[in-house]
Amino acid sequence: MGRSPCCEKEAGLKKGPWTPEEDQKLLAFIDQHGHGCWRSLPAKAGLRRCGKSCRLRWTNYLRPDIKRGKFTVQEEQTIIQLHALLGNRWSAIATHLPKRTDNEIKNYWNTHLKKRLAKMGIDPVTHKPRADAPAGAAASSGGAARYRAAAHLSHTAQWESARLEAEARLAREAKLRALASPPPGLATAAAAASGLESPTSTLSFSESAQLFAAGEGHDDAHGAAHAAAVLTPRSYGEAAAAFAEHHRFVGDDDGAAPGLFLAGVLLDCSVAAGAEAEQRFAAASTAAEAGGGEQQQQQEEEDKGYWSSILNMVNSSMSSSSSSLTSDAVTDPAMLYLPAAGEF
DNA sequence: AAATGAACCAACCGCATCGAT
DNA sequence: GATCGATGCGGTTGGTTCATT
Repeated sequence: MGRSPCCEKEAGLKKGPWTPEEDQKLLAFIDQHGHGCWRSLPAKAGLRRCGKSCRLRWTNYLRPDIKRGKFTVQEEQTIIQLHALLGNRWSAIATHLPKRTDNEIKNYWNTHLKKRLAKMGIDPVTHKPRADAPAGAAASSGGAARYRAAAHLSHTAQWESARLEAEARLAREAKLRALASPPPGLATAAAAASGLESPTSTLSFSESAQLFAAGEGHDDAHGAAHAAAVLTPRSYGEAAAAFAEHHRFVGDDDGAAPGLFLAGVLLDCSVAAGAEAEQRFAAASTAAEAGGGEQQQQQEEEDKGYWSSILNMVNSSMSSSSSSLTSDAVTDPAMLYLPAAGEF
């Protein structure tokens, strides 16, 4: 892979904060022509900036659909939960926080949420209790060492299980969307023309439309097969079968709304983190074989609680457009990592 | 009011990835 | 399959603002 020449190295290009005049030029140009090719945009728009800088300014600041200001409690909870699920994949997280940019979320995480979790004795990276957590924190209830020992397997199992759930639901979503969407060409053109696709989205509306339209007219089984074929390596299918046997706790058999949103979240994981997941699954399988049955059972219970909390949160945010997470959602950040009450 | 440190956030940097050739 | 150009992404930096002494 050849690396692109760094456009910033070009002579005479301005760096640093944008002036209102520059903003105005960029806005006016994009309003009139769309951004098109970022590299050629600055010259066309009369800006002495590199295309990268223009794109960033537009994406993080000038876009009309950006919400600025304080994060709500609901948004905070969503970020924390999604971070537990996705890690530092800010663009994927931003996809599920309408009107917030990945940069803003990242900044907010680094300046607020990370510190807050750390204060509570939670490792902001793993979302588990820290080994050196102060007395009174969840980890101190007698099972910290054991918990740590199980943490890796637990995390792997959670990740993989949720991915399977996502794939199954994706197939159903395909059917629903295919019925509800306009023809793919029209949808794509409309979305492109309106300029409403989120630049931070890892799966844009038009891509989704095309993907889902491809499954039109198929039943769920075909849809699932199609989704799996498109989104996952073949080995995932084998992994899916094994894990479906191992982890069945969501219990949503006929595939109604719950989980749809999470499917979208996890879709990103499936595509982008495929290789990693494969490794994790292999590790999980090995560990599961080696581990005792009782401990494994206990772990499954923890998984249930863990994912139920996330599913509750995510689904409740989906079911009401105003993101009324407070009712069913996890309000205690400890729920992010806590096993079932009294486990340890 | 001035000095200092902490907090915040826009922007930069460089690597990863994708599509075209 | 290799290479190249363009864009996306996440980590980091540095300037500005706010709070405290």
